[in-house]
Amino acid sequence: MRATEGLPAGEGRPAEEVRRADGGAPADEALPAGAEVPTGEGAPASGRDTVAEVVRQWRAVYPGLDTGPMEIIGRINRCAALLQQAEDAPLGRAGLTRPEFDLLGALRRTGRELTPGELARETFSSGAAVTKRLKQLGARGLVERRGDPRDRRVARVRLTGAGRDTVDGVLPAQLAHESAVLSGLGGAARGELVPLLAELLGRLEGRPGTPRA
Amino acid sequence: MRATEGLPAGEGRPAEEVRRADGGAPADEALPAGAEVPTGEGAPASGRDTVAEVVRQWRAVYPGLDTGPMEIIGRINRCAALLQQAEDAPLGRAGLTRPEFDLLGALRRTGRELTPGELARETFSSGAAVTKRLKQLGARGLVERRGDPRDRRVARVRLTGAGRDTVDGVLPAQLAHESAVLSGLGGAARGELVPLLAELLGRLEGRPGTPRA
DNA sequence: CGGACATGTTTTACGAGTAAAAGACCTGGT
DNA sequence: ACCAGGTCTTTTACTCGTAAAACATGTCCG
Repeated sequence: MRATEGLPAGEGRPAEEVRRADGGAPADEALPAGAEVPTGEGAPASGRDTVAEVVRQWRAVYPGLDTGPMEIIGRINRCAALLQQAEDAPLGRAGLTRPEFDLLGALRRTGRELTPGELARETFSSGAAVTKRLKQLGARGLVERRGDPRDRRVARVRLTGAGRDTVDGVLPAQLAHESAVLSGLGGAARGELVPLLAELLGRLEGRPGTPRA
Repeated sequence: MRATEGLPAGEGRPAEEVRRADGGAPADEALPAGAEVPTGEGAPASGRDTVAEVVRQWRAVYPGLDTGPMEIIGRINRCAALLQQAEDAPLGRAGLTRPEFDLLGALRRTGRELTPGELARETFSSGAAVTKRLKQLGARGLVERRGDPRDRRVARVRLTGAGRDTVDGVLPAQLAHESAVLSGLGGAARGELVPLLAELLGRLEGRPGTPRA
């Protein structure tokens, strides 16, 4: 049980529990006289979202600032934080955390046994984390492991019947929940968003990580 | 130093160190009368990004699956993970983690003293986390605190000269880095992405969190 | 054959974040 | 005045993830 709740952003919300905000954005040294706009906090994001307000503040402090990257990266980070929080609700009811579900999901969707290493790559987490999660999921009877007779270094992990049932049971609630969360967006907006995000993600994944900058 | 590197996704990459993947996506048992339009490309986008592959697998297992939400949420989560990793590089060189930078940045961009509570709201983190970070940043001489004579429960936190210099020094590298990371995207795509993300984020922030689903 | 090196997984030590409780302080009603 | 209850912050106990080292095998090549 970890039932998350209460979204942040608001004014006097519990706040205790959200994840991340951006706020990253450089500018030229220059730094002029302090151009503080009392905007304070009484009035939340004048316009649309919290990132817009943050960007506005940075621009006031560093007038020459190119806020372009922030407008995208800050929003993606923030959306991810809120979406993950929202997403966790149905999973929580099933007694699963998202990383745990990701692991079970990888086994379910590939439909075959996977090694811990493959699971790590599949869920984008570290091998050590996978080891720990497998231990817990195994103790709960959701996954089983057996040694590979070929290569005794590796293990083969697979879903148990209960594990498969768990995934099959949670999945509908999960997707329904995601749909509900996105329902505010018009179908048109959703349609435009997908190819753009795919493009961005493709670039991010296709490149040698950080160019070492 | 925390110089992250090696993107995952690949085939036999180090992988050890990335953050998160989606993989979450339910389906209505029988897929209601075709609601979602496949959004864009007619083909299941097989080769572009890792999310596309995940979606393909889910569809194979649950043929009626409505992958719409996954295509957006999965990609946002994944983009956020990769972007954050990439973003950390310049900060790491300055000896800062992103949460630490977010805190310093909040002080810098608001241009005034903030209380721990305000900082927590501003950086979307818990009060306890702010307390810890302030302790560290204070020990490093980047922030100062003084009690508020009016209300002795609250503290007033502000940047020291060194703290301000740190932010001003890191900011340019940070933004340059972000620009470089996004450079793969055409200006047009970036232009389209911003309003869409703003729209989505506005919805997410404006609503009562998860409708309790 | 045998050891050097590569590979797959687990263990260890530790840092960071959270929830909940505790502590310190205001405030409004009687 | 006093205290019940609210607000702001810190403390406590705990979980989780990571990096790096430790293990346990495999593989290659002299």
